Amino acid sequence: MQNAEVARQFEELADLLEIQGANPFRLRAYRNAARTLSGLPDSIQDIARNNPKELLELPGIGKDLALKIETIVETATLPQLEELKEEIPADVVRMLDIPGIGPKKVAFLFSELSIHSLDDLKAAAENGVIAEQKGFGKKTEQIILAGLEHLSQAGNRVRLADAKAQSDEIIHDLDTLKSVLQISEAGSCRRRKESVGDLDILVTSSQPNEVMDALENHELVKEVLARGETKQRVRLNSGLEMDLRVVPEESYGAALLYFTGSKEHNIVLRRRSQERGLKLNEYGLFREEELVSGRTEEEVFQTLDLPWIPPEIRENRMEFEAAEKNKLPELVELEQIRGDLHMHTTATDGTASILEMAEGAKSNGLQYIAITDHSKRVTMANGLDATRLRAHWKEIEKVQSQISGIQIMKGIECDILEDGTMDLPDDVLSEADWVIAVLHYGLKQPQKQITQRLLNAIRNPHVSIIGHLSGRLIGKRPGADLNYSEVLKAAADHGTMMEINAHPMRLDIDDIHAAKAKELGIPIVINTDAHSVRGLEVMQYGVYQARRAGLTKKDVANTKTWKQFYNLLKTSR
DNA sequence: GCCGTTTTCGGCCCGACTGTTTTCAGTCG
Repeated sequence: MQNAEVARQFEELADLLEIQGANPFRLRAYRNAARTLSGLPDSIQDIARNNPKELLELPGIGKDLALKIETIVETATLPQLEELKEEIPADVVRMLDIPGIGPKKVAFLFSELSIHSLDDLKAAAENGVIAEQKGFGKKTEQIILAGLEHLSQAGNRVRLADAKAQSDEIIHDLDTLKSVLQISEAGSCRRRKESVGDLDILVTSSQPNEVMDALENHELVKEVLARGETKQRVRLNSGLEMDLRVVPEESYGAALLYFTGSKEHNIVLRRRSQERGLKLNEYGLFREEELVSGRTEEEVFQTLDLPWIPPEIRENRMEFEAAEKNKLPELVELEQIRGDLHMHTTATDGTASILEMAEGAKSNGLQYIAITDHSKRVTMANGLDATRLRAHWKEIEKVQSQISGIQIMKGIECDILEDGTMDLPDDVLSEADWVIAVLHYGLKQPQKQITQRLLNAIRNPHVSIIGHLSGRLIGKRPGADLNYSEVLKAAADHGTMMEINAHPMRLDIDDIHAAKAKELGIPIVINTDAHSVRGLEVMQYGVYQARRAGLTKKDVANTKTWKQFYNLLKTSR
């Protein structure tokens, strides 16, 4: 039972209770608990089984929810949830995904109009039944019909790299308008969250209407969903939705804070404001009617006796405690990265030669790389057996003699086989400068078995690092069911490093577990896993993820100079 | 349902926009 699954059940329970019209604060309690669980690096199952008392220490978990967690862990479900699911069909809950339709309307449709399925809903809208109801109308009917069309893609989160590319392009184009004074991205995109639900853009301008017109006519924009005096919502051709907000200059900082979030971070800021007799909203920090601050984020934080907190860590996880003690981490930056230790060449499934990859990395300013092609188990990628690998390493030595200013390590991305052994024998691995051990197959094995595979690899003295630990593909495939606590503890004990794979689909390990790895003193390496020269450019996304985990230069081993890194490797063996 | 240096009850963040309304509820972020 993974933390995410327990969280999902609480979310589902909250949705169902909301349709039933339950106390909104009770719903919030369930949703807060779900959030606590998804942000928890340790296994909730282990805690519930071994130290159930510790559940009460978790924020937002009280007696009742602790008991419910224990029940879910033991029985895989919750009687209360099952009962509610009997009462309210799954299709009725799905109606919540129609934008503009919320719990109140769903409850009415279900109990007053006996609409039990999406087909019922479509029929009722088409027959004009819905438009006749009190509180509904012709427009609502249209919203429902349009919403049913989009339902399959609604709620889909987009990977950061895809979202940010669109956001950047629109911001760049709007910024050319004379009437735009300041412009910034906001929302989860600015926080560099691995996936983004929608985009937010904040503008100060003398001519809000001109800015909104420009957005409306932008080539990436498909349609306008809402438009008021200061706020516009559009849908892009990609399906992603974008909010534009126009605020006065004196409010820009407060608005930037507000729209960057996270919601949980903002709630703490507002409570903090209240404690000081102030009120914080998107227009500024106010004492009664008087604007105290709001022009810049720094100013607002300062009024609340806090240093400026970087957007990536505004999640109400550790940032307030650190800020209070004046111990905010100096987050790692792309410019500090000096090596890239996971990449492929034409020897397996890459598209560039060893020399091309080395030259590409060098022109990106790197001092050292590792060439890490696949091992033989990955037949699809033409993985290397011992003979081909040794020849490949010879080739690397040859290239090294042809190029200066960059160190090329002889590496291998070696599969951890389903039975827990390595895909290549120890004597071969012992000849490598750098061994990345990874899971590619058997990702669905039960927790005990797959965790054991990783433990075997971590304890292998020739393994330098574990690559893309969970094997997840964001939005496509969940990661393996791992016992993270055991894996990370073993890595810390054996001096095995952990990778943050920078590929936008992977970003693996994630921010939560990277933070845990840091806490345990495990050196983290951010790698691109590039399969082409262009693939080397995704390093930035790995750095974003590291920043979200609160990692500093010191925590990331490939910020070291080649010499320092070489020494670290020698001593950790 | 959680929480507490205003503590075991009574709070729990704040505002814009829309549609269906005659002053506001619902939805959203």
